[in-house]
Amino acid sequence: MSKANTKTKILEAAEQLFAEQGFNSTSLRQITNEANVNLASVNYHFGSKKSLIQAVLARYLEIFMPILKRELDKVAADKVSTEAIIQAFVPPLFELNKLGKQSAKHFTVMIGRGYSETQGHLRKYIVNEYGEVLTQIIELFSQALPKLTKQELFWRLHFSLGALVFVMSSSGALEEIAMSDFFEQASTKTIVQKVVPYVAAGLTNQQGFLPNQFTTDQIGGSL
Amino acid sequence: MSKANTKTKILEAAEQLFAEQGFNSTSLRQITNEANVNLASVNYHFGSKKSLIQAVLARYLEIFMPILKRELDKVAADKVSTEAIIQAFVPPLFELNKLGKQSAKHFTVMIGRGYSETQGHLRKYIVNEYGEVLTQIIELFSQALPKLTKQELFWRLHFSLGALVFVMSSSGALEEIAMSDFFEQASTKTIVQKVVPYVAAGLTNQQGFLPNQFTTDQIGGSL
DNA sequence: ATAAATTTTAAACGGTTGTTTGAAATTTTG
DNA sequence: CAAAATTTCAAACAACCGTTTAAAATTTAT
Repeated sequence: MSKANTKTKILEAAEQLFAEQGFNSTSLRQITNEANVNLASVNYHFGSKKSLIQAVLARYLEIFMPILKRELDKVAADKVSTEAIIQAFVPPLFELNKLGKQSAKHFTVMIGRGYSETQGHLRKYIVNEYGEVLTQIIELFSQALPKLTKQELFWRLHFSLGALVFVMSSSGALEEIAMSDFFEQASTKTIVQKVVPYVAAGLTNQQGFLPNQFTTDQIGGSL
Repeated sequence: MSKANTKTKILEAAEQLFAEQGFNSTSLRQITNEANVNLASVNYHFGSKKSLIQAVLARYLEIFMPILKRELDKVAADKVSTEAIIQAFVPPLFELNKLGKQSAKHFTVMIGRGYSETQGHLRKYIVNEYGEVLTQIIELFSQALPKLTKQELFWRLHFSLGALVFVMSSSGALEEIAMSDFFEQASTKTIVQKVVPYVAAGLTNQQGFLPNQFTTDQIGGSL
């Protein structure tokens, strides 16, 4: 974070602060102080804070998406299984750590923040730029899980994304709470290792959409 | 939201805005405008914004926690199973909708925001006030899933919380994105119905901690 | 009804936000 | 080397933030 040019120094400082504190809670003054550059240089190089947010994410996606596509193509050519599709996300994710020590985690957290903070422009950017890959993901999972409706698959994929993103975003908090007496340091690798079998089980579960268990009555009855 | 007293009007407006926008991104002026009360009345009735955040959450927890405890006691007295423990959370959650049409969702979202926004005071408050119930939850799950270590259980419980919270927080976003052509309106009831079998599968999964699948090598190899 | 306590109100406080400006410094080009 | 284009910089902008103040309005108690 030293002899790089101004634009890169801003991107690197913004990456860390956006992931740690969120987009809205991070000020341009925090970023420029951390990056040791002048405040006005953000607007000079990126135009606005909103454009900076987009640029930080674009920097990840340009690395992540091509590798993901390559891995997905490999899965499609070989044998399509839920586990194989999930594993296809691992290499592109860890490739991001070449940008910075924690970039894989920062990327995951920022994707999550793009959902929960109202950053509609981010979603539009991703869909416009990488809609094809997103479609391919759905296609492959549909193929691996032919018994699931598109709606059911949609739900489960977002539960899976949530499981990963939530723990990545709160790894700081999780270390503080009472239960964490039994909680070793949460490296990105550890989290991924733990979440893969968890989401695989949730995605492939055969009992969820059968009407004989967890019926509407049971849940509706507690209203 | 009309003839209630000032304190309640503030709590109701804050509930909605905190859930929609987060704690940091919601200003006291937004809250008091929405509630049609004077700006200074927040500090008069609650002392500070931080105390208001705590008061909004306390209003939920005072309803949620006793009912949860009652349900957990029922499970403990009868037959302890993962599914039964999960179902124990449903009645207290939907009881919150007596406070407001969307309060169950707002509560869930705010619990999530308490993790990802750095609101350490919230976690301390919850642990201090309801630590016993939290301990009981862990105890029951340990009983239902005796093969899991405490660490493994801890991970899976937070993945489960994440799956629920993420989808609740982003239900607005999820309706916008491309995949959502196949996406009906996401009521709180629908989300809970969908998430219960998902997390049940993830929690009870027997393959996750076995070393013959998804090994460290597979994941570490992609670093 | 009068006094006391509580609540509401408009205004202002110092501090921070994203953005703009125009001059100074630097780098690139001819 | 000089001219031109690019980048950096300190300073200021209006808008917004949480909080405080003290007077006005209202409710409660005597």
